[in-house]
Amino acid sequence: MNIKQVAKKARVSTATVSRIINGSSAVRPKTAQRVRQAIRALNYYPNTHARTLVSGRSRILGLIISDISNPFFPELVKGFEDVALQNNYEVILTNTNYDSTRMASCVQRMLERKAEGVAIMTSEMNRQLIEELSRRGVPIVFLDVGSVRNRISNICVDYAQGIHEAVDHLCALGHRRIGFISGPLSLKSARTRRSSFLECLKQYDLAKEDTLIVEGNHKIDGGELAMYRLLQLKRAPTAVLTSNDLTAFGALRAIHHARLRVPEDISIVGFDDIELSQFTQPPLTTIRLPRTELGRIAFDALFRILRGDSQKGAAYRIETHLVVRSSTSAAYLLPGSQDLESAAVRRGS
Amino acid sequence: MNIKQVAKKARVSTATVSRIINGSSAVRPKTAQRVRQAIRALNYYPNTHARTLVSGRSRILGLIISDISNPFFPELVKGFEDVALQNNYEVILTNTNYDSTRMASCVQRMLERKAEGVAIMTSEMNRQLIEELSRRGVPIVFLDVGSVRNRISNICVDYAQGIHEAVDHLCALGHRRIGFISGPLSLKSARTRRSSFLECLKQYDLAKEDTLIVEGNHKIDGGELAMYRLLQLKRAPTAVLTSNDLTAFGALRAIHHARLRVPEDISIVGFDDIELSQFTQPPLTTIRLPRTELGRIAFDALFRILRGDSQKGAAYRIETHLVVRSSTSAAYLLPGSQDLESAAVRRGS
DNA sequence: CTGTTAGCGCATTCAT
DNA sequence: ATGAATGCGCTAACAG
Repeated sequence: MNIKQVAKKARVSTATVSRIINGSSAVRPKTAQRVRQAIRALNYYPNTHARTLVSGRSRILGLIISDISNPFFPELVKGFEDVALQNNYEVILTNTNYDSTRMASCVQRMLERKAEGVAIMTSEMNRQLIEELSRRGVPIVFLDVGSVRNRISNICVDYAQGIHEAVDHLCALGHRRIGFISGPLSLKSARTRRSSFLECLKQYDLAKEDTLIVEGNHKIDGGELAMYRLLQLKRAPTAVLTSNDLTAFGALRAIHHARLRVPEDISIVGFDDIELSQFTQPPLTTIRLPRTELGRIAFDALFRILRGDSQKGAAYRIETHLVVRSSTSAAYLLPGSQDLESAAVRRGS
Repeated sequence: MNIKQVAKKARVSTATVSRIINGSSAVRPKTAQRVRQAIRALNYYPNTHARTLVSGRSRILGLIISDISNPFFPELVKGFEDVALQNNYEVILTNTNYDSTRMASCVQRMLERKAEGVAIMTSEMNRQLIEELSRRGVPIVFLDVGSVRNRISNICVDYAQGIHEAVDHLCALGHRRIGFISGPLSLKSARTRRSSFLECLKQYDLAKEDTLIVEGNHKIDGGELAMYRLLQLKRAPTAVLTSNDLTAFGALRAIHHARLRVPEDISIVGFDDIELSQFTQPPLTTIRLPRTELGRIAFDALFRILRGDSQKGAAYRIETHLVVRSSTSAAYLLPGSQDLESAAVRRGS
């Protein structure tokens, strides 16, 4: 079941069979017909490894993420794979598990498998190996981190836009004490979200009470813990923005445990808009980061270079926007019961 | 940066370099030393495609799933990949999107990339291509569907065990009207869960009211719809088992919308124990299906054949067990308010 | 339009 | 213990 057998059966040379398969040059219709029949009859398909070896083109793209069980990634992966497949690329997916040692092995594997391009959608880094990729001319696209260079592109998420919309929304609702649960501050993207938030606060002249910012870990438990801390403040926030949806889920949980209600007592805004945030109790107002599109853009960034449109990487931008659901409402603590504790007492809990 | 350059630098033949890399036969320590130095100095690593071509071994395993954004799969994928990586296999992950046409393309890609084994963790099928795999001697492992044959293994989930435990639990709590929201009945695994449930009902002599079974779709919206239907019954169930956790999430949502409470008014049991089910309101009692382990077993099933331990496929079993959290409690509707409507009214809603 | 030829990078004989 | 030679399946360059 190789190209020789097909050639023999179709009474042509292997070169002609190759031409048919690749459409690389014109073949007489009659001959082509015969070859195609032989291919079908023998159920032949080419050996990709041999093709790669001789052509130098693997038709493989690498996609490096942190952890597929983090709900941020599946849609990104899908977006990337779908469009890669449509363009006849196979994708090798690797997880760093947030570990830079493992990141190194991910890149190494890309090198070994001769990936033609690599999308690095995580913040773990290994300068040396990435240099190695770059040196071999492999196009790379980063998310948020990374500078645009030769064959290196970057997708920049506009966190500020969505956060701006969220703070606008909250202020319009009358909130003045707005808290923020950040992600791990070791992450650049988490720091960006946090400083965007601070920026907004300044614009509304709300920037005095900086104790309303607590660090979480982008997971549910971290959000819960952080929210507990916020609730213990003498003057707790009436609304809280979170650095991602899982954090918001945790915050929701803490608030329920404290026998307070969302949004009546506290408004909550998430970030990312993962699918499940439509289904929390109450449905979560959140900032949508279109992850399927993110995946598509990552592919496009690579593909543009691979097609040879340009040698230079490009800077891509992806917008974020507020999606209003039911976890936010007007701040209406009654005068005389300004604090959350009495709100809970009022409700007899 | 190929084997020749290494050979030249180490002043040996390519064969010797190959021997070092593969440990295929003894080499004089001194020579070996020199070769290793050359390898390091040149930052050399072998071309996997060339190796595959000449050795016939790709060190690639295929993993076919339905949809990575279905929360059932990420952990399975992780389990499979982790152990595959440990054994120096790369994995090609493909999504069928629940579409059998696409399933065909998945298998085709496995064939083209010369996967040494394929784990088919979905129920879409393409007999012909799978025959093709089988004919080429590629080991296969199925989940639930598929019979054990030469080089074909099967992992059988013991749905009955977990469901049994759940019904026991509910009955011990005093429930007598137990409902069930199934998955799409076109799925064999969904039918299995449903019939296990019916079996249990019989054992408890509760099998008369078969209207307490409604079909869902294994997604949140389906669970919600199904639960609404259950709630409209004159004699609604006091407890409901669901075919998976997303269905349970939907049921929770419907119950909240109806201003009823879980577990006071209705107990809910999920299936799968996806991570988020710990964080629902209230935390979901569910039947745990250990998906990381499932992934590991799938790899082992393939690996056992690849190692040549045996030519025959094997039947694997994976257990499911109840995890009690807070969405189940004793059935304690007051006498005189036997129905849910009055329960809601009682609470002033 | 089609066939012949020469490798792609490597593992594996078969010699020595 | 090591080297020379062969070919895995295919594409590309060159001839015709």
